[in-house]
Amino acid sequence: MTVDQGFLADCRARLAFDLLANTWNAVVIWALREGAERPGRLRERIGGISPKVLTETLRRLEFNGLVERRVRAGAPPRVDYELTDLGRSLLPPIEAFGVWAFEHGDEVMAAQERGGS
Amino acid sequence: MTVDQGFLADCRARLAFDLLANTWNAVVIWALREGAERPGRLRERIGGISPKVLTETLRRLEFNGLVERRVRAGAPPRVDYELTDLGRSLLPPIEAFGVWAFEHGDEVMAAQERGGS
DNA sequence: CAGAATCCTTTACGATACTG
DNA sequence: CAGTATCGTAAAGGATTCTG
Repeated sequence: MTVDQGFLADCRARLAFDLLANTWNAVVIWALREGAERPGRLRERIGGISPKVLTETLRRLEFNGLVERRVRAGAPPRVDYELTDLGRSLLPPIEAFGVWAFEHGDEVMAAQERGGS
Repeated sequence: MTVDQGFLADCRARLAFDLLANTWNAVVIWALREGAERPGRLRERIGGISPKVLTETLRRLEFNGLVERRVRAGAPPRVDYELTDLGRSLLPPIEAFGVWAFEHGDEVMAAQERGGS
């Protein structure tokens, strides 16, 4: 399919951009790419995210239908989060950015150095 | 190339996500995909962006080496912005999201409706 | 028309402490 | 360990006005 001139006018395109328009959404989706995870392990894998912000992010992703929350009753709380089919469909575009970062990240950092001097 | 487990730990990956971690960066890059544009026309094409925010966004993109600002002296101010090679290299990943939005945008909106009820 | 200046509101994000 | 509550900061975004 071709993305044409009406691209910016289409609210769905904006919607997709909005899904990535914060620091953590894409990171958390990516951290869930291999399957369900418990919050604690997610925090370990991601690093630098506070419990509160992780919860907020997961709630936001859940609200958008990208993540599913599952609770299994028990003495130690058992909660995990898993990507929905919709969430999984977002992995290839996200990976495209990861690949781009590996290829061009140093150029961006070089530009930032120049601008900061 | 393969994006491996170290993905999240790599600061370049975070850097790439940060480039999209705001409402307008991706939108403006996309609006510049066909070549240099003057700010006025950019605002028309994008819609819903104030002059101030557009300027801020362009400065940010310039700082990151994605956009180049060119001024040509004259009575009526002649300024335009153009993607650098680095900026252009970001178009395919961005388009991947656009395509995703066309294919799955309605699913996201449906999920939001359910969550909002 | 470019864009800087000002003012304002909202929200993301972070740190910490507390509850079940 | 999950997750909420609270507090605080920083930044994004919007509206408006003014200048070259």
